[in-house]
Amino acid sequence: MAPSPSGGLTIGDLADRTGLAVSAIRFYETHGILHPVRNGGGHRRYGRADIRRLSFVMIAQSMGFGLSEIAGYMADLPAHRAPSKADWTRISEDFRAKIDSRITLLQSMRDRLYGCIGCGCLSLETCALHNPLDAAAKGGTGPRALREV
Amino acid sequence: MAPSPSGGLTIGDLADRTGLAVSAIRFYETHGILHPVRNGGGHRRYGRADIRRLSFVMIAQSMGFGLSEIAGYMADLPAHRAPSKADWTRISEDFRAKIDSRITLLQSMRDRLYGCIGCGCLSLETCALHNPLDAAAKGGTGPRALREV
DNA sequence: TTAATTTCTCAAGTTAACTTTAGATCAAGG
DNA sequence: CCTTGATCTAAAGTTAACTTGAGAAATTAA
Repeated sequence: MAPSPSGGLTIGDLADRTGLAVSAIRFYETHGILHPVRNGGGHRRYGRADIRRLSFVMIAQSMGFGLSEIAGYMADLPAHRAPSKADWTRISEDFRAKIDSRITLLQSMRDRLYGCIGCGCLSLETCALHNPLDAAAKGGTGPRALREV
Repeated sequence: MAPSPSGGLTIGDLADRTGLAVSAIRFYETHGILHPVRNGGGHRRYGRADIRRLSFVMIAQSMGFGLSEIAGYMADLPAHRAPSKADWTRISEDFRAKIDSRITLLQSMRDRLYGCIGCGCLSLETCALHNPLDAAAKGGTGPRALREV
């Protein structure tokens, strides 16, 4: 429970701090989100900055971003050094813009829905909701979600 | 292309009208979202109201609702008669509330993120983002998304 | 030192939301 | 009537994001 003096955090420590499962943390590593070092016995050792990385992942996920997209943002952070305030600010620029457009889209859909559902006109052909749906209608195989927006 | 006089729409017609794949429409049926009747040869026949049903499904999905949740709303609509304005209004009550709380949550997270990422304090332990994350942190197996909010 | 935890790797299972494929049947136009 | 295209069913494949399980090695606590 007491973090090793200079050895960094174990995967269990990190799980406790973030609330994530150990298996999830390993999984994220395979997706390039974390890059822990190994100790003599081959066990992963993390730095404090990794708690922030995972926080960012959880926040971004809850906002509808996919792991691969998130991994893209993480790639702009230094892999083994604690990211500076400037690092976080830099990657948050683009992220912020995407969040805003996502919220805006949701709001406009809600507003249109309010006017549309009530009048019973809900139809792809005539309803004001038609256009935003066009964009959401295409995709390949696999699960769909806000990710596609 | 010309809808049968009184026989209703074929699955292909419905696919053309909604932009959905035929396979998706069949899939939705297995999840209780549509209840088409069958003609003599065993082919599905749909009513005009089913276009609206599917519109609702697409809108709800793009807002982050899962199919089973959506199926719950659909269950409150008459299966074989065209839903009235009152029907749509009724089911939209609860839906509307959930949309609002979802948007509110996203907004508050965005606002906190603005203040938090910039200052570099992004940490589950001290950051103002902590609490909303608690709610998003738990779940079982399978894909995670906004659904859980 | 020994027992109890943790961690390791790798493969396989799970859920959601569909798609793809295969072989058969139905429907519509000429 | 016959050919072309649309549908049918059932089973298996796909992607995302993880979890679960098995067997082995490393750490930690007593």
